[in-house]
Amino acid sequence: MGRSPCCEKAHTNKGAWTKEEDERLVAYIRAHGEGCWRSLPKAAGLLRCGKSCRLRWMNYLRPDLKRGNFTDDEDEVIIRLHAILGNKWSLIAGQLPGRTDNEIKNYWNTHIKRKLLARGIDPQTHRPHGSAAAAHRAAALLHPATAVPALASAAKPSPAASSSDDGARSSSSTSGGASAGEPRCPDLNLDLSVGPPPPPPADTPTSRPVCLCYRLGLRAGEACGCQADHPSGTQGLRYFRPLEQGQFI
DNA sequence: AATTGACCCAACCGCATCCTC
DNA sequence: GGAGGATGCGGTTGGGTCAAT
Repeated sequence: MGRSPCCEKAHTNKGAWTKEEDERLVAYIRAHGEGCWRSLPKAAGLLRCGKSCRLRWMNYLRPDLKRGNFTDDEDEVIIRLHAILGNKWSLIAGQLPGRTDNEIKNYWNTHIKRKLLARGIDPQTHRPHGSAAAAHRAAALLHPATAVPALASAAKPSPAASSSDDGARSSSSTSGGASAGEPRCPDLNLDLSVGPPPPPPADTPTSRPVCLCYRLGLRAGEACGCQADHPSGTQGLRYFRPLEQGQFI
């Protein structure tokens, strides 16, 4: 079953965006909002693929983006989340307001990998590696403690992802590094607080429950009993509210 | 000053998943 | 239930920048 191309490639620009294109895209989204990326380029007068517009907006033009260097705190958050989630950059980005998955992915590949290696930690497995000295150094950094079983198991790569024959993808899918049956990062103290979000103000009419599964990339009902708890039954938390900015899992 | 290589990051590509009909 | 369109995600790449030689 062939898929039609996402756009008419013969009539689209590629490569770096010009200032004018940026301005057109921003102006259009300000006026009409995000969404309907496929039709956006034509409506906005852009000779671009919808995917390209979306990417440009998400990764560069969005007004809430935080530019500039990552802080040490952000580094540590990324490292900890990566230990749980693997290369789920969008989920990691969801915990870092103002950062994009692309930015985090690039930052991981260019900075954090090296930082972890310098600590004697394998960036894919998050476990000590190399010489005994390096392992000792890493062990001192990684306080053995209880991992978060629910998170760790829920974040296991899907069979489809792990069965990919794409080398890069398979490397990403094994980012947890644990072989089958082996607990993922059993000796990590991830120090992530997991619990229900703080109760919303009493006068917040639109507040909805937050399902952790949403942020872990799980689909409705997948390893998740939240639906059963919902009074409305099957629909329940079919659509989970993304976490607000600054709201952490 | 010219060259080279490493580094960085924006953007592209292909695939997976969701949604609608 | 299945087909096809739309969107999102993660890996990879191309080109710009900068430091070292």
